[in-house]
Amino acid sequence: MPKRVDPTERRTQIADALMRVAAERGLEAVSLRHVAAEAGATTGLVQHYFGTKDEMMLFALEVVSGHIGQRMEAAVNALGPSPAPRDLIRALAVQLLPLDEQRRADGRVGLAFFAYAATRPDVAEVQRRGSQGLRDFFATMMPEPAATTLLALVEGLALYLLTDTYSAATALGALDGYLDSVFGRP
Amino acid sequence: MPKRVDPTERRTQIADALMRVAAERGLEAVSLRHVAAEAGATTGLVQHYFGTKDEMMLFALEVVSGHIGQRMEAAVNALGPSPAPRDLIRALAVQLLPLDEQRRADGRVGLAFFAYAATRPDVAEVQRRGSQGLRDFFATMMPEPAATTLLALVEGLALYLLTDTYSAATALGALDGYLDSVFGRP
DNA sequence: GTTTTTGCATCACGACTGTAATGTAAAACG
DNA sequence: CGTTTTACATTACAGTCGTGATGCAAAAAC
Repeated sequence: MPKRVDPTERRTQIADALMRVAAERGLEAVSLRHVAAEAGATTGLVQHYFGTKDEMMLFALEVVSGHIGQRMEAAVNALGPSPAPRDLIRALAVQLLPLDEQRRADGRVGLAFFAYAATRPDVAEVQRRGSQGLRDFFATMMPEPAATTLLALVEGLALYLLTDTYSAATALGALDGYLDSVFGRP
Repeated sequence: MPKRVDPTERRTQIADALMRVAAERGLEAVSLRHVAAEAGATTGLVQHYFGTKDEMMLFALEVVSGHIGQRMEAAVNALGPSPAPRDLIRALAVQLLPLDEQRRADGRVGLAFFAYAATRPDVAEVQRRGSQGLRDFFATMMPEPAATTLLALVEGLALYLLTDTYSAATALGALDGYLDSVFGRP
């Protein structure tokens, strides 16, 4: 048989191509053929690694979650040891905002998946777990109701940033303003 | 010629059918044929009133905006004359939250259109105008940065309500908590 | 009453979709 | 070395999509 291949590596390559297509042309442009072409492969390859399209979509969603997780971890590490709760929370929240092209792309994919999840319960479940994990973590360093509010606020800011309704300065101002009201003015 | 017909009435009927399809099966299920079938008509009729699909989508989006506007107006009227700013703002914000089946349907359609707008600049423009009008109005009765934050918060809460990540009580608690922090505890 | 216009239905077209079936070459395995 | 297994390509299929063309009955216009 041909050179043995790491399946998850190939699957990740395909998912990356999917995300490029979704970010540039919307989730509705995500078809087996477009994704395959973007990945420089054939539909047969995609079919080999994902029996069905839904399976591929679900995997891609998990890849996006992974990206966010990695970025948040990196942001935490960049803060040094035992940071102030406010700084930590701010660093994490900022990673959820689409402030650069990379995060905008992820954000667009995430948004597309939100709409996708509206009719796919299993997709919705993946998203729910992601945000609940985040809220639980926030709740360990700030009062519970504030964690809930902050998460929703960040999500709303992300939405308005994506549509260019809010500027980066406006969004960061809103975030810092809310953190002020929770932790007190610095 | 056959009985003369009010075009906007027919267009609205079609848009209503579109929204039913979108709410139940997602925006990706919105096709000329499905919408026509849901409206009890043929694709020829739909084509007669909307030259192209995009035209139909755009009109439907404006219908959703109209729904929201009507609901907000009704909520304001229900408050009686010269209400307290906080009560007025709360009433408006609540109308943006998908707390009953009707608003959930609208919310799902609105969310689907958010994703749709990611690749359609003209659709994005319609949405931008809607939220900016809202923010401007909020800003007339509360400090400007708070209006910005509130709008984003409500949008985020709406998103989490739609995905059943937050309960109605949680979302309303977050909204009231934020209003407390702006207007002072009642 | 004839003509014209309008509302809508029907059908055809080419493009695209997800999926299944089949083929093929290469490397691992016994 | 021969066989089996794996990775991937190619092709075929039935279905759906948006759109344009054509048809036709009914009512308005004259």
